[in-house]
Amino acid sequence: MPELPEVETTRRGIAPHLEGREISEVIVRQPRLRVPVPGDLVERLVGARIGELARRAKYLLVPLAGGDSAGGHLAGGTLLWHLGMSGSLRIARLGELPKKHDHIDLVLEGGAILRYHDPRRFGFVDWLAGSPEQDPRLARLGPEPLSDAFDGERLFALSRGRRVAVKPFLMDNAVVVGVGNIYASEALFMAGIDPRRAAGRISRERYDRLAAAAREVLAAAITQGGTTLRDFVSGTGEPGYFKQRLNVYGRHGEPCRQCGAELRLVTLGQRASVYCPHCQI
DNA sequence: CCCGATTCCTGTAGGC
DNA sequence: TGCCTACAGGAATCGG
Repeated sequence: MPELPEVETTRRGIAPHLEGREISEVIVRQPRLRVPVPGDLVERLVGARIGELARRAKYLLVPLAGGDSAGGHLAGGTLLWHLGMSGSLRIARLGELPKKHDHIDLVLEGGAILRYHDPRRFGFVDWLAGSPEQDPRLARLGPEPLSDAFDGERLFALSRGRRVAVKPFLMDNAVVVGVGNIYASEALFMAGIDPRRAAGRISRERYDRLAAAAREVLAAAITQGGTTLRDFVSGTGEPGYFKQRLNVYGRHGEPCRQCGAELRLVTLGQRASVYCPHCQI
C-alpha cells in the first residue's frame, strides 16, 4: 500500500513521461473516489501543460500551466493526488484497454497515458487553484522524514506528557509525515522499541535511534522501489521489492530474524502492530 | 488539548 | 462457479 516510498517511487517513475507535456484528453470513468472528482476537472486539464512533479507527505503534486492550444483562461493550478491504500498511477500505452478499477486516464501529447487504478477508492485527485501549501490538507503537516527538520529532538519534544503508544504517535502526520503502518512497524523494530510503550516515556537517546531508523528504512524502501504487498506498482508498472526486507510487518507468528522469538500481534490505534517481544522493549 | 472510535471502499483469506 | 464474515488501512471527523 502506498506510503511515502511508494509515492516517491511513483513520482520518479511517471515524471519523465509527464513533465513538459500537454494533456490532450481526460477520461473519468469513476468520479466517486474518497473525494469526488471535481466536476470541472476535464476542462481544467485539457490543454494544460504539466510542470515539475513534487511530493509532500503521501501527496503527489502536479503543477499545471497554460498550454499552447489551451486558450489559457482555465489553465493553471495544481493537481493534488493521493493514492489511498490501493491506488497506483502508471504509464500505459495509447490503445491499452482499461481494466476494472482504472478510474482516470490523462492522455498526453505523444500518446502516453497516465492511468489511475484504485480498487478500494480510498485515493482521490483534487484541483487546487492556489498555493498547495495553503490547502488545509497540507498546511498542518509535520516535516518530511528525510529532511533535517525530522530528528530525535523533535520526537522527544513533541512526545512529552503524551500517553499515546509510540507507534500511533510516529504515524501522526503532525509529528512526521509519510510513515504509515508498514514503516512505523519496521522503524520501531530497527530501533528496538516496543510499539506499545507510551510516547512520553521514551528517552531522548532512544528517539535519536528511532528517527535514524525511520530515515534508514524509508530510504532503503525507496531504493527498492517501495513495498508491494498486493496492488502497488510503480509508475512504470513494476512491483516494489522491499517486502522481502520486512522484519516484522505481516510476519506475526513467524520467528524474529534477529533472535528467533515468535513475533506478536497487537492492536494500537486501530492498527495491526507486529513486534518482537524479545528485541523490542 | 488529548485520545480513542468511526467512516469511507472492495478484494482476499479463512471458517464452515 | 460456495457462502459468509472479518480484515486490511490513510486520514478526516466526532465525541468524551
